[in-house]
Amino acid sequence: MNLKELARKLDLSPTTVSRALNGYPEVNEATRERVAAAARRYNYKPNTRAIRLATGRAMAVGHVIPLATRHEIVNPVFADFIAGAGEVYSRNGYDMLLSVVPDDNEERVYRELKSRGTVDGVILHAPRMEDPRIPLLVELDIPFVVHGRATGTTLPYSWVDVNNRRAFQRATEFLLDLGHRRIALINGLEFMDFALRRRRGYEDALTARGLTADPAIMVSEEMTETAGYRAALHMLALDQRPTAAIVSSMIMAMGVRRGFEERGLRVGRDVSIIIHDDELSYLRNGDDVPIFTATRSSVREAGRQAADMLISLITGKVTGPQELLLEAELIIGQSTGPFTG
Amino acid sequence: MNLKELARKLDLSPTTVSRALNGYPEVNEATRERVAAAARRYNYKPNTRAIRLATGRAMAVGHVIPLATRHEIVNPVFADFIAGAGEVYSRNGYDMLLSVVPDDNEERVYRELKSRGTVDGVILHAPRMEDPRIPLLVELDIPFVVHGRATGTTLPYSWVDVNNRRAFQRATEFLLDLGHRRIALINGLEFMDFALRRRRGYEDALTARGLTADPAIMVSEEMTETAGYRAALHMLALDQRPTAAIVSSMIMAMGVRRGFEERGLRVGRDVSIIIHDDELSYLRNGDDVPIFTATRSSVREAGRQAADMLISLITGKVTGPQELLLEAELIIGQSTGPFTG
DNA sequence: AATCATTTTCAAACCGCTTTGAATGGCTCC
DNA sequence: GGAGCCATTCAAAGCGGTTTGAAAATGATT
Repeated sequence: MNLKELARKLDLSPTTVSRALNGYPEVNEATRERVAAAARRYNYKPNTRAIRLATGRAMAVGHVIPLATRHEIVNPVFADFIAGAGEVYSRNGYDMLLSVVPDDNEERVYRELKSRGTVDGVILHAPRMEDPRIPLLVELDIPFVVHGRATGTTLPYSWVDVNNRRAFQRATEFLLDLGHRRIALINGLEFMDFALRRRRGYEDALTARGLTADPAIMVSEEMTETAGYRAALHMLALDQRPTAAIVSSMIMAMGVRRGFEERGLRVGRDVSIIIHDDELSYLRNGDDVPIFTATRSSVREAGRQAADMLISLITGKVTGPQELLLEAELIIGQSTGPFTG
Repeated sequence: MNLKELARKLDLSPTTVSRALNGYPEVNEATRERVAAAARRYNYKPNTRAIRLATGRAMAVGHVIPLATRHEIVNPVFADFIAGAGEVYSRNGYDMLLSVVPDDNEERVYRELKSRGTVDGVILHAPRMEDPRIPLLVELDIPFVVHGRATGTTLPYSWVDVNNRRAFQRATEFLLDLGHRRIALINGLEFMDFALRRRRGYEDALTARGLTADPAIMVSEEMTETAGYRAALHMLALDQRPTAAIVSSMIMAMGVRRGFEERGLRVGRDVSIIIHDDELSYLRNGDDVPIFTATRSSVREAGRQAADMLISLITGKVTGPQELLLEAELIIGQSTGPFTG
């Protein structure tokens, strides 16, 4: 069943039927009713492909997932971010297009997205320092929103980010207040913007108390369980070992905990851990009582916000770069305790 | 730059240009060269929307992600499955469309996908016993491949699955061989087909040795860390506590380990654990030496296979229901040991 | 009743490609 | 030199909608 056929059945022109269904004012209310009823009756749904060609809009948003060619890691927060964004897209009639792309030809993909007109806008994931994709997207004139920010980029652009610096600063202060002085930072790879900011927050807090960050107890690694485990063992091997650690992700922290506990240290008593908790749906930080003390910020909510912002940009509801900084809350769990001798 | 314009520049008809670029035989090789060169020069990329309307193919595959309305969990294996499937799609010029849908109106989404012609086929995720979506998709006549199977469905359909029953049977046998007799099963929700099959494998292995499964040491829960943790505590509270456990996922097992170790039991010595390892990229089971003894099967590879199969079905390269059963391998890690008094 | 403004409907062009069926031109062959 | 045959090329008709500009119907005004 297509428009023409439906029009014929109604003894109306396609024009009128189209207008009736799309809520244009220049159509008689009685007619509109009749059309709507027929559309329901014959289960008419306008063909997406035709709409897209006719209107020139893709009614779709692209998410390009760079697949790190070396280690092939899919960002674990990705699924939840998508879930949040997806909600918003469905509500607004947009499709979500995913391209999994080896990160060495991401540029080509963006260019094609543009020239083939497959999407109306994109979400940029996992920005790095001076990320080259930002100027590229600006040049291509594709509406986009960055999940995160890119230190060193001077061009204005739209983004949704968590205040990572502030979060880690507070986490560090919290540990300092508990009496800890040797606090390890077990961070993600620091060419990732968020990791960089987290380190800054950590360093700022230390400096503010007249302490200096010790590179020996700072690691920057892939945020996997095993990397966390290795980091923990590394820390334990030091003669001046840390009494607390701030860990960039829940998964990594599970490895850290495994390392510590394997050596007989009890987390929350012998050693304190604060994590950053993205509130991943399959990796809740406990139900009622949080397992880990954490800086918490819902990545799903970030997905919703980013999608919202992007749609506003695409439809022209807003213009010019939009910015949204979400604050993380510090929640107290069972993994931290006062410094004991 | 579009086809008409390019044709004008070349002083050829759109027909010829189109044919030249699409490799049709009835075009002079010299002309084809000239066209190809011009296309490169002017960076011409055919408009996707137009191609889709003209050919009637969507050149896109849909993945409908049911969002469990009650608990809002995004399946953690999802990201890696997508990554695998995405590779195949890109290689074949297909787009991947994601719909995140509250699971109570999944049916509506499939019907729309069909009537609006947004996709050429779909992948069905997380099938359940007698999953109603299978007859629905058959009725709608959309090509589809199920990731998993649906016990109780009599209609033939295409699927890619892991031999879950066999995997868990072998895991159980392995523990039995180590002398364990009270082996817990910490499973996913058993309306999920894979969970059901895993339990069967477990029960079969026990029965084969003249043992009967004890419901007191079998739990079926959401596969989260906390659920695993609770399950472990529950087991420890029994007077006849298990000496080994088979756990349905890595994440869940991390909770189980936390529970055991919190109560002073050392995994691999005081209690044995076997997990199922989907080889999630961000959750490797150790690097060289596996942390957990595991039944292992790459979900990313499953994604690749499923996508491949679906494209074959869409293009008509194969017809009729296709089936692919992947075997899991049993790998020995550090989490299992012989039964000790 | 004629005029004019307003509401409602329609025919046709268009979006950018594919594809059918016909036309053109060169060659071979008798 | 005309018929027949390829090899190339092209005009035009889709695909299924939206949108422009004009026509028809209605109502108000004089």
